[in-house]
Amino acid sequence: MAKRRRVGNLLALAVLSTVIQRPMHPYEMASVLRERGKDQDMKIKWGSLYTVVANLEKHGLLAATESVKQGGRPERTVYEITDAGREELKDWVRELLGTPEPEQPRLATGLSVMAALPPAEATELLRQRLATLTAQIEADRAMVAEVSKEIPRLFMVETEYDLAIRAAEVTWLASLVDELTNGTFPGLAMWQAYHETGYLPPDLAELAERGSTTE
Amino acid sequence: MAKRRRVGNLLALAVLSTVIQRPMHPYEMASVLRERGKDQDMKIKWGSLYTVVANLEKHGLLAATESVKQGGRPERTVYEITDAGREELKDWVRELLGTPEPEQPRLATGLSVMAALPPAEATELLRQRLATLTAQIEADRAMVAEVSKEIPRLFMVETEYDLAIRAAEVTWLASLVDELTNGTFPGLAMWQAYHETGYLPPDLAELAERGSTTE
DNA sequence: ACACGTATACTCGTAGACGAGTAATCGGAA
DNA sequence: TTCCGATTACTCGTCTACGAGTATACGTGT
Repeated sequence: MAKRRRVGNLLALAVLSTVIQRPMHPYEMASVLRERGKDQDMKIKWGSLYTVVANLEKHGLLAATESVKQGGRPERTVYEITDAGREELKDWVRELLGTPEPEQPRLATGLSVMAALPPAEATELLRQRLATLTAQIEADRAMVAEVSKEIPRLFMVETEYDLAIRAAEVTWLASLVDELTNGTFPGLAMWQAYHETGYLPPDLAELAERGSTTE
Repeated sequence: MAKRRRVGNLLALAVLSTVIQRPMHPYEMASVLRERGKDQDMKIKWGSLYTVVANLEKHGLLAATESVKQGGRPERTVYEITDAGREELKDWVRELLGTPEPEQPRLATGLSVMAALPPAEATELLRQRLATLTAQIEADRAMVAEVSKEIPRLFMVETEYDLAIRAAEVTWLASLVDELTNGTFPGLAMWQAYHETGYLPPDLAELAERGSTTE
């Protein structure tokens, strides 16, 4: 599914959701985003911001209203959202909420090539990650508790979600580390052997070869 | 932290982890990746593949060994991994496993602009997502059970992880949908009112304005 | 024997992402 | 008063990602 957006960068979504409040010039959008704490989960990249705004205008989702030349120097163009822009915003949110897309979290990628490291080292790294993650979650939970006295829950849902997911990662990780530590992880011996001898047991080597029949 | 990689595309990691087995030409790498089921979580993009391989060579992580001109036509260059490449692979895996980086899952983004839709619609979409997701997980679990008869667990860890995370999403989503459905979600009334009248309650409007003090 | 679909093996142009750099303003400290 | 560093507000060029297109070989039904 996942329709191709005319402007695909997620920063564009943030921009749209910001200018829907009132017309703004690009730098102000960035400020508002920052103020809303969006810069946390979405580092604002200056190059992208201006490109994205320009593209949104090109596709009729934003329109330039006025060029204010106030005190300071460079003309600042103020943009407002168009009807098409409002529609795009809604449609995009619909897609994001309604249809799960395959994601590719960095840990998944890491795990998929974990065998490149010897088991002991991999285990140690995962243990480290577990510790860091736990601490971070703790801190973030405290932060949320603090902030949620002022900000209504509706504007914190994504943080809640994030916390829930990370908590799940912790649980899963803890059990994996456990298996690795007490040796119950199946195939540990083979993994170890591979790093000592440099070879896989023949039956596995064959498996790893699959797909190489071409040529 | 997150050191800048000379070749940053995650496809490069997949390539490195593939050529470490034996020298290959690009198309073969893609085949092996596909055979290993990597194309599932990582659509192979042809343009990127060749660019990435070229870049890896440029940075000395891969080296061209021979140009076979066999039967068919275009010269196929076979690449082998270098020592630097092996080091980079390990280092990269270390980083991916050891240090949690802030991610930005699409649902989180969606949730952060959820207020753009009226609550009823948002709820319905989330309900939909929940259904799709549940079904997908069910199917994938069955698939894993099947495949894991042949493939050792070590090569399925990332799928397991993925399943665990998605399961957590289901749990969290279910409880959110619940709150939205039976009206216990705090701020629902205000959210609804905003979509009926087009205005936020004044105290919230003020909150939403924060950061606009510039100018 | 030949036509046609399918798999192989790429190439190239373009749109986009990004970061480092720039330049003006403002508020203090010296 | 002027000098300095921080903040504001952007610009520009590079590097990257990608998808659509291309062209040949291979098999196989008629």
